[in-house]
Amino acid sequence: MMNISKTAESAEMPVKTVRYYADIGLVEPSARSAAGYREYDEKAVRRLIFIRRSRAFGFSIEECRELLGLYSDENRSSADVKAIAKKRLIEIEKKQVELQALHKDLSHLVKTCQGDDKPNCPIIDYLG
Amino acid sequence: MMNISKTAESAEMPVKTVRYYADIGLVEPSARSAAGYREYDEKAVRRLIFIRRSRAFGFSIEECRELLGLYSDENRSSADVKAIAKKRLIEIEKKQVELQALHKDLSHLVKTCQGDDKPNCPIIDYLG
DNA sequence: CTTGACCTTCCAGTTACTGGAGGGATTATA
DNA sequence: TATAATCCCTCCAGTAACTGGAAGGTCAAG
Repeated sequence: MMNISKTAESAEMPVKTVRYYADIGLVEPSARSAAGYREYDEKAVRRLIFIRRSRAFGFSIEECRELLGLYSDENRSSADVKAIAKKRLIEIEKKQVELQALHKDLSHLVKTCQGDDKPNCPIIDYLG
Repeated sequence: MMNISKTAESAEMPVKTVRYYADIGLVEPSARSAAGYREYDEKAVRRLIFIRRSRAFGFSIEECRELLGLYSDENRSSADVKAIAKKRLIEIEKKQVELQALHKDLSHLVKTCQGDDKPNCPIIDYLG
C-alpha cells in the first residue's frame, strides 16, 4: 500500500490528477488510512497507468472508463475494444484532414506576407 | 443598424456568440436601442466576420483580439501579423506530428486486433 | 515540542462558448 | 385594443479535464 505521492510517482502523473480520478470514481483508492489518507495497491497503480496511456491516445475520460471496464473484464469481447479504438482513429483522421487544410492555407499566407514594417498584409486581407 | 439576430445571420454565427463577444469586449455593439437592444452597423459585422475567419484558423480569442487590433490599425506592421500567424502555424505543425504518431500506433493496434467475441486484445495489452 | 513535509476537503479558474430561466419589448393578428 | 408569438435582455450554470490555492489536520525528525 502506497500513499498518494508514491502512487502518483509510480503512475507518472500529478498527485492532483490521482485525486481527481478518485473524485470522479475512475480509479478509487484501495483503502483509506486511519487519518483518512488515500492508499493505493499495485492493482490500482496499474489502473492509473492504463488511464495515462489511454489518455495519451486522446481517449476521453468516459472512453477511458469504458476501456478500464473492458480491461478488468475477463469475459470481454475484443470487438468492443476495437470499436472504441476505431472511433478514436476516425476522429484522429478527421482532425488530420482539418489540420492539413488549415496548414495549406495558413502557410501560403505566411509565405506571401512580407513581414516588414508596412501595413500591407495578405493575412489581414484574407481575414477581413 | 441591425438587431442582433440579423447581425448574427450576416456574420454567420449564433446570436449567443455575438452576445458573448460583446460581453468580453471583442466586438461591441455600435449602439443600444431605447429598450436596450444591441445594434450593429456594417463595420461591426465586418469585425465579427473577421473573428469568425480567425477562429476557423484556430486562433485563440486573445489572438483574435490582437489580430483585430492590427486589422483596424492603419499603421500596423505586417511583421506583427506574420508573427502571430507563424506562431499558429507552428502549433498546427506540432499537432500534426503528434497526431501522425498517434495514428501510426493506434492504426497498427486496430489492425492487429481480431475484433471478435474473444477477450484477447492487443489494444488492451498495449494499454495495460 | 516545534518544524517541515505530508495529507485532507473545498472552491475558483481555465477556454469558448451553450442552454436555460425569468422577465421586458415589439410585432402581427383577431 | 387585446393578446399571442417572437423577439430581446441579464444572469447563472454547465461543458472537459484538470490545476492552483486556501485552510487546516497528521506525521516523522531533530
